[in-house]
Amino acid sequence: MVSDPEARFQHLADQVRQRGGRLTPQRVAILRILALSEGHPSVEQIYAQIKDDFPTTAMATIYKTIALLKEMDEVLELGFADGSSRYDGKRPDPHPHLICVRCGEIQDLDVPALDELVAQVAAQLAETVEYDVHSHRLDLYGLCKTCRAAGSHSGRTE
Amino acid sequence: MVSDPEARFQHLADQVRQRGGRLTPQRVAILRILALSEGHPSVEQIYAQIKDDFPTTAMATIYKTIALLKEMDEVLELGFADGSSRYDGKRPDPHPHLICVRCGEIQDLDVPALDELVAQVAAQLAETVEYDVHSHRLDLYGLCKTCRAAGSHSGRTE
DNA sequence: CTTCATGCAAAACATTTGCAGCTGG
DNA sequence: CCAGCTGCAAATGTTTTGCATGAAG
Repeated sequence: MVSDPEARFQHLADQVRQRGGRLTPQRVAILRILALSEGHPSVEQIYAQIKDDFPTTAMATIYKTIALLKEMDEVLELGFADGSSRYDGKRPDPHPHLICVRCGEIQDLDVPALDELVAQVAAQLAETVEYDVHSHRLDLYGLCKTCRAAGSHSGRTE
Repeated sequence: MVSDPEARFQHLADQVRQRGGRLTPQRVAILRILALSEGHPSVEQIYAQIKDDFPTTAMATIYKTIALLKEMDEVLELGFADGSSRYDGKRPDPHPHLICVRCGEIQDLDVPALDELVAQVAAQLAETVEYDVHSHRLDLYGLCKTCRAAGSHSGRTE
C-alpha cells in the first residue's frame, strides 16, 4: 500500500538472486509486472504484456516463475472456484480483496479490524484445539459501480 | 450447526422440486450426502459414496446437480487455488472456514463479529464507491493438531 | 563452464458439453 | 407422455512436466 513499486521489484529480484535463481530478461519482466501492476494480473494477462518485449515467451515460463515466488512467499495467489488464479506481487501478506463477480476486477481493501479479529480467533484455536493458524483470506464479492449500472450478472461466482 | 440434517435434506428436495427439477435416485443420494456430510465433500468424495448404491453414476451427473444447487444458492462452493472445490450443503450462507493446509480437512468456524464487520465495510463501500457487496468468504489456513504433530507441510497452499 | 531457465510439445487434471436413450411425475 | 435427467465420450481450459537448447553468473 505504501511501498514504492520500484523498491518492491528490487526486493523480488534480490530474493530470487539470494535463492540461487537467475535473473533472465523474461524473469525480470515478470517480476516487474508483478511488482508494478496496480490490478491483480492473471497468468494470461502477464503473458500478454510480456509478449510485446519477448514474443517467444511461453506460458510455462510464467507459471514456473510464479511457482518460485510462491515458494518464497513473495506473491499472493488468489485462486477461484472456476480454476483461474490472480496474483498480487505487491503485498504478499494476507489482506482482504474486493471482487466484482461480473467484470472480475479485484482491488485491495483495508479492513483495519480484521487482523486483530483473526489474531483473536487464532489464539483461541491454538488454546482450545491446538490448531496452528498461519494465514487467512477474506474476499468480499459484489458488483462494482460500473457493472451494477450495466445490469444483472454473469461470470465468476464463488 | 443447529439445523437437523434430515430437515435440511427435505428442504433441498423441496427446492429442487419447486424448481421443476426431478428427484431421481442418484439426485436424492447426492442431496442426502450434501445435507448430511459433516465434512465438506469434494465431487470425488461424493462420487465414491454414491458408487456403492449406484455403480453406474457418472461424475457429470454430480457436477450437474451441484450446478443446479449453486444456481439456487443452496450449496456453498469453496474453490481453491489448486483447482479443487469442496462443497457445503448444510449452510449455504457465507461463513468462515478453518482449513488444514496439510490434510485438507475443512471445518466450519464461528466468528460472531465477522458478519457485523463485513456489513460495516459493505455499507461504507456502498456509500463511497457505490459498490454492491452481496457475499464474502473468510478462510483461516493452518495446521490441525494432528498434522502439526506429524511434521512439516505439503499440500494445498493458498 | 556449470547450472539453471527457456520454450516447445505432450501430458495431466478437473470440469463442461453434446447427445441418445431412459424415466419421473 | 414428454421435459428433464443420466451416462458415456469427446471437448475444453488451465496448469504441469519432460527434455533439448541456450544463457546467466
